Amino acid sequence: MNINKYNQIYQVLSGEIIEGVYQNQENLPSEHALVERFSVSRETVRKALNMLRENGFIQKVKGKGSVVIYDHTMDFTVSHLTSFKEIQEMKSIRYETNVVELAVYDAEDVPKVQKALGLYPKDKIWKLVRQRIHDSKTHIIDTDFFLHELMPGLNEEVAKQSTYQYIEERLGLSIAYAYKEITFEPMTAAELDLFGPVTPQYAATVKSVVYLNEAKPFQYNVSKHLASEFKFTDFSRRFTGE
Amino acid sequence: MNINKYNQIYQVLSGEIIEGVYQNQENLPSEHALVERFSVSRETVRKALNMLRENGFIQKVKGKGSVVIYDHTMDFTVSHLTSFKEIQEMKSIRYETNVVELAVYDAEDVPKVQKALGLYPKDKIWKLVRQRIHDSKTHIIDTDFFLHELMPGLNEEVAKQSTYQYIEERLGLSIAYAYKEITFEPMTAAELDLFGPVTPQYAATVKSVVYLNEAKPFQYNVSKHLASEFKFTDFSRRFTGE
DNA sequence: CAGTGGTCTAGACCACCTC
DNA sequence: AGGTGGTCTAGACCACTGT
Repeated sequence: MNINKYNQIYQVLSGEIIEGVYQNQENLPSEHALVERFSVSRETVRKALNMLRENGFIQKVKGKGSVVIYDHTMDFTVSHLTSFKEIQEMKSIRYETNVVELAVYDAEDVPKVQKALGLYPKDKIWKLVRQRIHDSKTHIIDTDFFLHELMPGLNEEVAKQSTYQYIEERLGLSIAYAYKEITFEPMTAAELDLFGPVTPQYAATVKSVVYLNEAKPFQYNVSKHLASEFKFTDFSRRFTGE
Repeated sequence: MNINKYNQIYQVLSGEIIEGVYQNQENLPSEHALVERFSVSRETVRKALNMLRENGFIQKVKGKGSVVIYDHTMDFTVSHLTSFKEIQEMKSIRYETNVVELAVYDAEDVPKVQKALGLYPKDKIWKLVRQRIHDSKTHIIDTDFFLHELMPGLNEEVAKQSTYQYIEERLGLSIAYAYKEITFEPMTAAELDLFGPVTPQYAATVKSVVYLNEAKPFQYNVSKHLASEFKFTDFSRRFTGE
């Protein structure tokens, strides 16, 4: 799918690590060996290895080699901007999605969103509220605000499926990065109504602002999770860089 | 301090962005111009730009240039493995640190830690419990487990200062990466005792396993925050890679 | 068209590790 | 000494953007 060489090499190697061709704590073949195997230059191999490193598959040790640090028991790492649908498939839990609201507002009616996305007062935005239900219990309430001009054709059918898929595959837009914030907040009356009787009456709250490729803010999302079930996992490095 | 060129260039450019030499939404000089300015090759400039991109300073746009996306109003991003002391300095809040416990255990006495760090039953570990106090109120309780063999000289004085600084500056060890997990949990009786009367009686719980350069697990940390005050912020990209 | 970033190469020199 | 990864270069070709 991706046309460049280092990405293909990354796909191959990460796949082999996941399949166990290279086990945890083992060394990957040396860069020189990978150069031979893939018939590319060393810098190209190194780009693929850097991707593996950034995504928590390997750790490079000077003078020694690239050690696999991928552990199958590790929880799936949420931090790389994955959509609800993708997470759901990873965890292989089946949620039912119920669209609570889908409507168009003026940006000025929702000041937080107007400010976060840098909109003019009369810019139109979609508001989309969805319940994620499993075993006839609501686990997550997602509230999304999208720029209307970028997806005028949004409808309930799309909203029940994956909005990210729609954005990327149908509209050809490319999601680039996001700011996320996790807090613990009391549930509002409306939220309690959707969640039903739960303890505590607090929600793990993930707010995010999502940007497209050209640094264009595009989506404001508030995701409320039952606090007792919420878990966020992350892999991070102390120093970034080559 | 860092000897390689791309790191120096990164330091210079990130500093200039923070100082406002390049404003939000503006373009950075072209790669060609930066090649001239720093008298290096283009690939070296690109490595510095990639660091800026990964740390949320810029977004590169095909055929156009590198747009600054750094906003001063943005909260400090915690996700890159920063120590408590570093966070405290960023936020310029003065906490007092109180050492509740500092003792040596056998790994088998703390099975969770033994498993997370992959230890033998009789391996020795430090247990260190610290309260972070501000305005005579406890805001954070940090519980740390360290490999004893790597820092036999740990003492209460060091524990009151920064353990990371001690590890990196005194011991010359290099912290590489960590796995983190955030959950919201009811406070235990012992925690309630340290926190005092608070509402809600929930703690934002950050558990992490920290690794040194050679993929050696080294520290297990549980950080309990008052849920009502807790905020975790993160910057993430959908696709990594060059 | 010229300017921009994206990819890739072949080779060089270095620092570190192991034997 | 020989293997490993880390840094850096000079140049090439491409795809995309703007005019």
